[in-house]
Amino acid sequence: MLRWPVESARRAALVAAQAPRLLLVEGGSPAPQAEDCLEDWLRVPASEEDLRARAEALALRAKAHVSTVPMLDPDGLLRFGNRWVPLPPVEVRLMGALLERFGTVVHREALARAGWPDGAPGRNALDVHVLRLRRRLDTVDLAIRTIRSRGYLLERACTGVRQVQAQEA
Amino acid sequence: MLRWPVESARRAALVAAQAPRLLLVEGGSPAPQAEDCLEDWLRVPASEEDLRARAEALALRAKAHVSTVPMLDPDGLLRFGNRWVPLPPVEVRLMGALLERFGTVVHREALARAGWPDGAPGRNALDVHVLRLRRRLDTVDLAIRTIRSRGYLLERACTGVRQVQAQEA
DNA sequence: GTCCAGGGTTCATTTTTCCGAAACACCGCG
DNA sequence: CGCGGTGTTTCGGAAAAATGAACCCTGGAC
Repeated sequence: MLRWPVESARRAALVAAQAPRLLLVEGGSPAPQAEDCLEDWLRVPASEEDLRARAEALALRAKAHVSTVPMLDPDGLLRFGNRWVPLPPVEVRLMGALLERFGTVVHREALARAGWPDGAPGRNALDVHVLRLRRRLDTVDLAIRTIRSRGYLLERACTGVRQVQAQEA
Repeated sequence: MLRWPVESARRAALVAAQAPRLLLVEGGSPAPQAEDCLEDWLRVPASEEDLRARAEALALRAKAHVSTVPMLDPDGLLRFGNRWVPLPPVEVRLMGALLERFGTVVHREALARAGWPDGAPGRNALDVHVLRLRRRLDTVDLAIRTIRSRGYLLERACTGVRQVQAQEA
């Protein structure tokens, strides 16, 4: 819970940390633009009741989300659900990029830049690392899907429907 | 967007339909308890600005969670409901044209131009791609209907039992 | 210094996907 | 019946990605 817009720096930090935020909007400041489901705001002064209602709702949402969004420990541990895997440096960086855009496409080049901020290695170094990353991700119930000629996408390993292969004679 | 608590029945319906809801809380009614990320609330009277801000934020969140209207991700992902399929380039273009006129007829001619802006390849390349597109679409509960000698029409695949055509003039 | 282990990178090969073409099966209408 | 407009299958070439294995670092142990 923080004041807005005075504590905007803190807000940015929380955004990065994927922590829930309740902004207390002061004065006539314009309403902040939320970037994810983990943010809500409220114009102060407000009733104690409303404040509590929003805080609780936010906490609930956060709980629902945290379990569904994997997170990357600064020490290179990828946690998801109740499991985790250690990742080597390059793969940490790749994973970071994928997590930033969890559920959406990350272009090959973007991923390559994330993995090797200064200078590209061989063309398919990326492929190899994606392969290794995939293997590790099996452990924690995540999957990297490839979107041909576009990039990759991280999502929870879909144990459900998809991937029905046609079995013929 | 609905009034609260007077329209609570409507709210329930929207919850069931997984549609985003913005509750305008009237009088001293207690703040409603949101059950998911698709709901927000606001005490009226409120400034036009705040209302818009919340509505927009909610729309954004809704888009991130479920898309009620099929939408084409700039990266070639077709999202609908909570599912998605990657589409290859040609099919992205075809889909774009169909989505622009979702629910209405797109002439063969127009579709071909959309798919191949500079010159169509073979005569039945379109047929083949429509077929392929159809196959992919049943994954996400959409369907392309043929209007003989007129064109094609995109709609949700009604798997259930309803045959409401012939309604239009 | 040498040796070793573990990641990181590249190479070569296999597998998957895309896309157009041709051939054929259909289906409703005049 | 024949015909035009569609639907479906199959084929081959090209391109992208996956994969396995070899190779090359670097840093610590001895």
